[in-house]
Formats: sequence, structure tokens, C-alpha cells
Amino acid sequence: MAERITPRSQDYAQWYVDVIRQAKLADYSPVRGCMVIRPNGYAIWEKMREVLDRMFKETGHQNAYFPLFIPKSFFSKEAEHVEGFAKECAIVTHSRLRLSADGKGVEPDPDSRLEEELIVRPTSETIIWDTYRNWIQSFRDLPVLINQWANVVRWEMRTRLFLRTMEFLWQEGHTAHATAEEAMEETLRILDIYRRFAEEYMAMPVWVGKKSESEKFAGAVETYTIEALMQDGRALQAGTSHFLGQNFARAFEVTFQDRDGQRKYVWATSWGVSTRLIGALVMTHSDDNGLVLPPRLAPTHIVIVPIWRKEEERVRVLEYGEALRRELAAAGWNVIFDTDDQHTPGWKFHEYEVQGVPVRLSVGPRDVQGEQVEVARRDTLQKTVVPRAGIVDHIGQLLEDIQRTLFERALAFRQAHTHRVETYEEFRQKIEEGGFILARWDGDPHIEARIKEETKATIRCIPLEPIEDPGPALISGRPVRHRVVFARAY
RNA sequence: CGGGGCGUAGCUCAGCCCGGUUAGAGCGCUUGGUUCGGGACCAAGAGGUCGGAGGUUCAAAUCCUCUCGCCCCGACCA
Repeated sequence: MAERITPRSQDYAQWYVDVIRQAKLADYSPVRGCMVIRPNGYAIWEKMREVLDRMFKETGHQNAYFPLFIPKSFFSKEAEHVEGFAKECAIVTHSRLRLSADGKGVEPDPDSRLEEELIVRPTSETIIWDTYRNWIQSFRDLPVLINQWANVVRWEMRTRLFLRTMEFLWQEGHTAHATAEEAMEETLRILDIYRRFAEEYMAMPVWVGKKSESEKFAGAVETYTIEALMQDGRALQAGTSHFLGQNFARAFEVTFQDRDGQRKYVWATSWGVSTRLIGALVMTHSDDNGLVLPPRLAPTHIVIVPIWRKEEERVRVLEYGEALRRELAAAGWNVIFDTDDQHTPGWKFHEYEVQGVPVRLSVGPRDVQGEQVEVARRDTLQKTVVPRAGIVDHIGQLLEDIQRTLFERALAFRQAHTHRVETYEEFRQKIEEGGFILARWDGDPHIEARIKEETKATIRCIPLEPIEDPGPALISGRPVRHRVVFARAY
């Protein structure tokens, strides 16, 4: 009997860690705040990467790779950006170790102190814009549409597996454009890619909107975001796309000569999603039995568990199962046929359930005899027996149904946990229940700050499609046209 | 950075308060056998500088001091 998963109702944070550990997505590492992403977790990241990379390329982007280290001086060029990241940077000061005096360990060799210290990138705007200066001379060089898959380091106070680790994997897009309009179009194009990815692949409904001034990215003119709701009622920022204006172009002197012969600063965007999405996936769909994965991101779609007692049964069952496996694999599904005889079928049922494989097939003597297959779906845990003939079509439809069911379930959850409030009093009560609160805000940052201070709730976004509902704003009572989205967030 | 918790076998932990031969359990692992339709069972085995350093003592996993690390909760952040 393996360890149990703490029920969500008992301790949500512990449940989250239990699911990750038992589904073998990640381990803690010897380094504080850093995790080891195990093959099961990394395979999900690879699927995400595959899908997003295709979407980026379809919209004209190319991948490139910039250095991990950034000269310290680069950070002094864009004031807001510096302020945003200064407090969480890892800094390389030496290039060599030597044996320490007591002979028991090693220490930085003082002679190897770097002339200019290097910052381990917390994000790559600075080094990329320094590079773009050399690439961009003319309007003919624009736009520059580049993405990089990389790791970044942010020296966080407090970490949580996948949601916030000191080192994490992500993609960061950095684009340069001739006009503000083009850059804004790009910002929103990417935002829509993120929305589609969240909804269509992760089966995770999201709010799409703009960040308030206080919540936007350090150095951005506008930050756009997709915001999801986790099962415990807290919001999670799942992806951001920034319109950077000319801030970085000015800081790094990136100009081009336009058609009209004028020298102009270029317009910029940057955008990213990270391995945090794996945490979002866990907290959107999984249950007390373990991980639940949407089929479109599941590294393994189907597992076949053979069952037998006697040797002659074993032979027939394995033959039956292997034919099944081949047929399903030929249809394009990733299939595991678990013929390991060290574990009982019951053990395997639990194992794959914990790991979130969307569909499990069991084949035993009964099924061989009746030319049938037992089909169990992970999302509802329902089991049915279906005829062997036409199994491929059946499974195909089932996987689609699971994908749809997960989205609908998450959407229903979000709807049930989204409330409109009219007064601050009501707001303060409702926020305690978790979930999203749609309320009117008059745009005053002081009121936003006060609400955060008093309730820990922040404006998650100002929806791109405005929630028209004129009325008095919270606290100030000033008349406003629409509502914004509040929540307590991760 | 504040508050709390924990460091004993690969994992989860007991033992510590009240010091006493050879440090335990469950799971996992190895070998053999019987099993196999929702986490099988039997037998035999391997596996530990009790986080580290110092101290008290005839004697320390246990008491004292220092130290390192990790986890959780807050403030800060993707």
C-alpha cells in the first residue's frame, strides 16, 4: 500500500504536494526552492512546449537562444525594470573555487573576482534588447519575432512546487515592431494564443484582460494576462503578454530608419508562460485519487492492463492486448501496454489513476472470450464494457469527451465561484469564500491598494471584453461603466 | 525577513520527556515460491557515522550549547 493522498477538503496545500509527489511529477532537490522535474512532469512540459511552439511558429515566430548571464550594467538601463527585479537576482561574483584553509571544503578564490558581476537572468529583456540594437537598422529589419525556451532564476522568499520555484522553465517571446499599433496587435495576438492554449489544451477557462497599473510587469506600458481559478478558490496568473512601448528601445538605443527617412525608436512586446502551468493543470482538474490530465496534454493517453490467472490465459490475454495496443498506437495515441508481472492488476489500476492517464483498458480472459474491453475513464472514474470491434473510434470519441468534460467541469466550477457584489461590505464577506468577485472599480490605485491591504484580494484583470454594468464603484461610489475581476491569488 | 514544524534505513515515521548491551516498525528493494477482474501472500535477506560540531557523563539518537539544512504559514513575486 503506497502513501495516501491527503484529501483536498482536509488540507489543499498538502493535497497539491501529495499529488505531485505521488504522480512523480517532481521532487524536492537539495537546493532550497528548486525542484527536480521528473520524467512524468517533464513529459507534460514537452507536450505544452510542442503545442505552443507550433502556435508561435504558425504566427511567424522563430526560436533563438540568448545567454544565461547578463552583465550587471544592463540592469541599470531601464529604471522600472531594475526596481522590479533587483530584489530577486542571483549574482555571479567569482569564476573559480579553491580549497579552503581548513582543507575541508572549497571557497571562492578571491583572485577570481569578476570585474563586472553577472546576473543570472530573471528574464531576458535587457540582453535581448542589447542584441536587437545591432540587428535593427531599417524598417526592413522589422518586425523581429523571436521566442526562446529557457530557464530563468528569481530568488524567491517562498516557493511552491511548479507555482513558484527559484529556477523555472519557460518561454519568453521578445518582438520588435515599427509602430505602436503593430506591437499592440502582437501583444493581443499572443494573449489569444495563451487563451486558446489554456482553454483548448489545458481545458482551463480563463479571464482575459489587462492588468492594473500596480500589477503590470516591471518595464511594461501595458500587461495583459490570462487568469484561471484553482479548486481552492484562489486565482492563478497563467500567462502574460506585455506591450513594452518604447521603454526598452530607449534604454538600449534601438532605433531604425523608417520609410520617411526618420530615425525612430522601435516598439516592443514580451510574453511568457512557464512550468507554472503544470501546477495550474494539477489544481484545475485533479482529485483526491491523484492527477487528472486533459487528453490533449497527457503524455500517455491510454494504458492497457492485462489480467490473467493461468499460463494459457496469459498467452491469450497478452496476444489480445498486444493487438489492441498496436491498433490504438496506429491511430496515433500514446499507449502503454503494461505487461509487467511484478504487480497485480489492482496495483496498476491505482498507479495509473494516480498518474492521471485519461483512459484505462483492462483485458482479461473474460474480454478475450467475449471480444470486448473494459474501459475506465479517469475524469469520472466510470467503467464500461465495450465491444472489441470499433474500439478505436470509441476511444477516440471518449478522449474527446474527457477533454470536453474537464473543460465544462472547470467552467461550471468557475461560474459557481464567480460573484457580483455591489458594496465593499459585500465584497469583504464574499472574498472569504474564495473565487472571483466582479466589482466596480473607479481606477483609483489608492482604493486598489486599500482593498489589497484589507482583504488580500487584487485586481486580477480588467476584462478585454468589458463587463458592462454601470453603477457606483466600490468605496468611492463614483459612477463607472463596468466591472473588473478581483480574487485572492497565488 | 518574521512565526511554526521537522532532520533516525531509499520513503513515511516510532524511540528522545525519564541516558544503559547489538537502534526499531511499515512501505520499498533483493532472492525463491504461491498469486493476479481495484494497492496479494509466505519465507529468507540487504540496507543506519540517529543532519553536523562541541560539551556534560562510566555511558548520548536521548541532556546542554552552537551550527547547517529542509518543509509549512505570513510579507514579496510568474
